[in-house]
This record gives sequence, structure tokens and C-alpha cells, in this order.
Amino acid sequence: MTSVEEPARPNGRIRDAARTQAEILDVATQEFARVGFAGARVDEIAARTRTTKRMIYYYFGGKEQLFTAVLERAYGVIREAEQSLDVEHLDPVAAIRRLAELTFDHHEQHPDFIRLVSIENIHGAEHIAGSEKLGKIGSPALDVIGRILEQGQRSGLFTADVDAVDLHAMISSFCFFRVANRHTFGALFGRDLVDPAQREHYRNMLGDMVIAYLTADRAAD
Amino acid sequence: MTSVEEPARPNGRIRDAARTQAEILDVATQEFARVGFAGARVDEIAARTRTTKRMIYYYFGGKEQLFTAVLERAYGVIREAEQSLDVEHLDPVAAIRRLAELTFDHHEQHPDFIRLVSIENIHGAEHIAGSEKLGKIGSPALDVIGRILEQGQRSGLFTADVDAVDLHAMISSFCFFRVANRHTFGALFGRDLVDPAQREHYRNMLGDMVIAYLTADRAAD
DNA sequence: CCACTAATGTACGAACTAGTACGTTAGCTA
DNA sequence: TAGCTAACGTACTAGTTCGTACATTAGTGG
Repeated sequence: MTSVEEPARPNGRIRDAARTQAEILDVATQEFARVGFAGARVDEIAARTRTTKRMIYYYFGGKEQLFTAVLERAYGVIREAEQSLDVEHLDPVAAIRRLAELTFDHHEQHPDFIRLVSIENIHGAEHIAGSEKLGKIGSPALDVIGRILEQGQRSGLFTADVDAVDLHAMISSFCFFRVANRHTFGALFGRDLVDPAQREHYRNMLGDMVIAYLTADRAAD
Repeated sequence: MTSVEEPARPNGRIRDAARTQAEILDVATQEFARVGFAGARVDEIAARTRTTKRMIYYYFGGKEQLFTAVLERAYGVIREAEQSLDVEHLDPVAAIRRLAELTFDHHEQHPDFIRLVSIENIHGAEHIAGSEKLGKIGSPALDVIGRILEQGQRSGLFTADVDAVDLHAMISSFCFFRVANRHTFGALFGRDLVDPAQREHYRNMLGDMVIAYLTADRAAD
């Protein structure tokens, strides 16, 4: 370490509000996801940043508001990913399968987000309810699902009587459970749902399930 | 209510180890489910029982062990329910549907259990791992699913290549998500997944999904 | 009915934890 | 370059929280 790290400031004290806030949010995300809201320690979060606890209160106001800010940013990431969805040029079956797989991938790649959502549910979604940013944003994925669904239903390809929200719930439930309940499921049944070797297996299982549901022969009904 | 309640003991102090323990577990279950492990307060749990904090440490050893005991009992309840499963006299399709519906019902009726499982996953299932009782019990439902599945696959009725554990995961994921993520889902998409008016809708959706998956025409594969 | 133990209650302490009062400085602007 | 303010650091406190030392009593076996 021959001084390539820090530009050797007089006191090492650099002022960068945006960077400080981002760093606090990064660390807070990890900590909240790791041990829950009540389990997280403001002192511990501060200690893991290059700044101090004072800054957390300066920028966010308190522990509760910090958690809300963490949630807002986490939901922002998934919304961004959904906005870059490009599946509507595919036929309905392929489009839905692709969309399900994207959800599958995103959940797997963001276990911290999954944990934050679990935690927020323990707290009755009170932070979401109290956030202006999170209150009024419908998922972009929902619109995409809605259009594909309508297309498939109009052509008679999709026989199931579901709307976009319910189908989104179905897809999410599988992806969410796999990541969120990984530990208890593994401990009780001896199977790691997030085992990389089984990744393709579960990804196909999800797609097969959703497509089978949508296109099932309902003549007997 | 003219004195049917308490038999008017001298000091109101009755000794009943089993009842005291059960009462502590009841209250602890509610508290842990309500605010999580770190959020729960030993003093608060004690205050809600007819006994004192001292007894929690006397019988359980500490907060951590109390949580483990709460989990053990909660899992015991679901195992008991699963043991009274009686679906093997039905044809495979009806049996699986019935089994899925029982899971659906049980999850809906035990939201506290769902929350405890969510919390335990936040903590990496360390309490399950450290519990002798919880380590070695396979779900009775798993055996039932396994037998039905084999029966359906042998007869050619079920085309899907899944085993009991995976099918259990599929069924559980839908039931679990609906209850566990009720709050965030409701806040974000404006739909209450546990709305009683929609109960039958989601119950049918689950059954349709599972059966469609198992019996899908896979000629094109 | 006596003695002994399981069961219970009270009071307290050490450590932690969210939040704040107060002081300092970097860096931009006039 | 003087001065002003946003950005930052230190030190502290009031209240909480898990856990325990010590005292007490109900009920049972002999």
C-alpha cells in the first residue's frame, strides 16, 4: 500500500453529499437486510461507512426514515429493470415465459431486496404506506403483462381467466419463495432451492407452470 | 360473569408449570410474529402473561431459546394437521387439488406461523438448525405427495417431471406469498390477496395452476 | 404434618442504543 | 480573499433491555 488508495488529503476529509448519502444507503441496505429493522444498529451502520452517525440523522432524519429511503431505492432498482423489458415482439407464450424468467433472474440476483420486502411485510408495509415515492407507482411489468395477456386471450391461446395483477402474483410467489424461504426450506427438507446446479430446473419449472396454467384445456369445465 | 373466572385463591398464585409454559409460548408467539425477533421485548412478553419475566428464563433459558421453542411448537401444529391428511382414496388429480387446498387453508388460518417462518429466514434458519426437534422431521405431507405423484405418473396422467419436494415448494410458494406478502402487495398494487371475497378465486387459481402444470400436454417438448 | 423442592416473585445492574448539543471545516461565491 | 453555509466530527445523555441475584411459597412425599 504505497499510497495509491487515498489522494492524501490534509485530513482525509472530502465533502461529497451525494457520495456520503449513497454510501449510507448501501451499508444500511446490507444491515437491514441482514438483521431486520429492529435488529439493525444505527451505530453499526455508521461504523461501516466512512462517515459518522451524525450524518445519518443529518440526511435521513432517523432510523425509520433511513429504512424508508433504503426501500425506496431498492424498489427503484426493480422498476428500472422492468422498464427495460422488451418482450412484446414475441408471441404471447414466449413473451410470458421470458417475462417470468426475467422476474426469476432478478429475484435471484437481489436477495437483499427480497429480505427487505419480507421485513417490510413484518411491519405491515407501514413504510411503503408512509412514502410518497412508493405509494403511487404501479409496476411497469404490470402494463406489459396486461397487454400480452389481452393479446393471448383474444386469440384464444390463453384460456385462463386471470388479470395482470393475479398473474404477477403467481409469478412472483414462486420466485420470491425460492429466495426468501431458502433457509427454512433447506433446513427442513434438505434441498437448496437456490443451488446453482438446479437453477435451470427451477427456471423451467416456473415457465412450464405459468404457461400450462394459461393455456390449459378447459373444455371439461 | 359472576365469579366463574378465577376460583378466588388466597393470593391468586397458582402453580401449574405446564400452563405457565403454554401461556408464555402463546404470548411469545404473538409478539415475535408481530414485531420480529429483535423487535420483541422479553419484558413485554412477560407483562402479557400472568407470570413474570423470571419464568421465561426459568423455563426457556433466554430470548433465543424461547424463539426456538415458539418455532418448534408452531411447526408441530402444521405437522399435526398434515398427519390427518386423508386424500389417497381420491384419484390423483382430485387428491393433489385437495392437498393444495388444505395447504391454502392452513396458511390462511395461521398468519402468525407464516410470519415466524419469514422471521426465521431473515435469521438464516439458525434456530431450526440448532433445534433437535426440528432438524429430523420430514413433513408428513411430503410422503403423501410422493405417493400420489408416483401413482399419477405411472398411469400417465401426470406428465410433469417433478418430485414431491419440488411440488411441495410450488404449492407452498403460492400459499405462503399470498399471506406473507399481503401488505406490500396490497400497498403497491391495491389488491388484498387475503380479501375473503376473493378467497375462492385464489383457491381455484392455485388448484388450476398445479393441475395444469402436472397434466400439461408436453408433446411439443 | 414436616421437610424439601419445584415454582414463583422482586429488585436491580451492566450494557446497549437512538438521538442530540455543540463545535469545526471545506469549498463556493461575491 | 473574506465570509458564509452546507457538510462533517465528537462527546454525551436519557431511556431501554436482557439477564440475574436473592427472597418466597405452594404442594407433595415420607
